[in-house]
Amino acid sequence: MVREALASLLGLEEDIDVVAQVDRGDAVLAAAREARPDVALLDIEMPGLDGIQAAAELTAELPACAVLILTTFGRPGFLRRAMESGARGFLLKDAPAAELAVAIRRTVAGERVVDPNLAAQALTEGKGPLSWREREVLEASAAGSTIAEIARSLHLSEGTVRNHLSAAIQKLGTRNRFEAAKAAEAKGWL
Amino acid sequence: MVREALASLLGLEEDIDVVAQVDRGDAVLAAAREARPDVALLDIEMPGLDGIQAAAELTAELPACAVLILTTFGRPGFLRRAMESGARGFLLKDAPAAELAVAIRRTVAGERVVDPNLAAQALTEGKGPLSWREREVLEASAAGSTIAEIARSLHLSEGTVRNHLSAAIQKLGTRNRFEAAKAAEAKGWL
DNA sequence: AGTATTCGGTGACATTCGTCACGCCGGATT
DNA sequence: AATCCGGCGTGACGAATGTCACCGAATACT
Repeated sequence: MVREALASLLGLEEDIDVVAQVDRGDAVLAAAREARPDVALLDIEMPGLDGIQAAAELTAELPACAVLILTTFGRPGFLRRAMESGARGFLLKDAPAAELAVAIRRTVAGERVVDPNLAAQALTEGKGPLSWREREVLEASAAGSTIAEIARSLHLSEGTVRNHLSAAIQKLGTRNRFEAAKAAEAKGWL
Repeated sequence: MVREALASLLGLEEDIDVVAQVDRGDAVLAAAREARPDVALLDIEMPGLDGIQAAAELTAELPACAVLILTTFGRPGFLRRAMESGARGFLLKDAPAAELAVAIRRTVAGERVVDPNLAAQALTEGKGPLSWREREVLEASAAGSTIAEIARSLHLSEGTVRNHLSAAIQKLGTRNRFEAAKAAEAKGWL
């Protein structure tokens, strides 16, 4: 519904045509090949394939198509990953609606459009202090798995898993792994 | 942005006028007193006051104003609580956009508008098997609190808290309280 | 009345979890 | 080359957690 509403809103603009809409990340590339848009407007949370991966596919195959991410959550990690995937802009859904058309025009013109507030936050927080293994175990913890399960799924000893978790917990200043997982997710470090 | 997009979409309809928009739950009542709408279209997740509480306020003070909830997550508990708060309709954001105007018209006409699929699910799952204390401790667990903290905040013994949690864990078929909290939240039993 | 069931509450016990001290390895610093 | 890291891995130990058996009170069933 949101997508349709935004599409018809954009359709009212003189200089913007909505040439395709899809509801799944893994349908983006095919639709873009067909419709050859100047800009692709992508959400991050989508079934099938997330918007960041879809952006990577798009820029790899159709470099002429700029990617503008429009998403609900302004987590710094999202912004960073989106930019690494080749997105040209990053806009939050709680921006005023008038921003959207403006952002699209600027994206087509080759500018990079990013909420400056969010960009500053992403830069200060950096890539996060977690090592690779720590991210892995935290991600598994977030699902509610027990330590033994995590150990098996990663082919590690239980003690090792506890150790990585302990490190992550201390780095994030939390009391247990679930709180740590929540904190990491909130900062986009997952 | 989403609200503005939906508003301008609805403004295109001949028989619908958007008379007010607010971005906070605790601003709903005042705006409604001012604008006297026939229908209030509310999201559930809002800053200040959630849409269900706002619906309760509205129906208490302005019974002439029907409430239609429009939300992202179709958790059965949400539907149940919305109906208990006096909402006349409950619509999901992933319904087609054309549904929205139709739903509004039917709501004004006095009908109750509910996704039948979702209604069936809410009926089968019922109110959930959790007792009140169990809900309380689960809710506290979801935030990542330790058991001692929960015990203090509820003025209970730690053993008691463990016991309620254990009951909830078994009822939900999970291995620890965090998994249980996630499961309960997913089913809208929180 | 009597009884059965459910919920809230407590403490004892075994398991799981988080922390610590330590060893190993590869890369950067000197 | 020697040294110093930082990440990865293991096991041991105390604390937090989940399970159990049990009790009292309120409610429903006969």
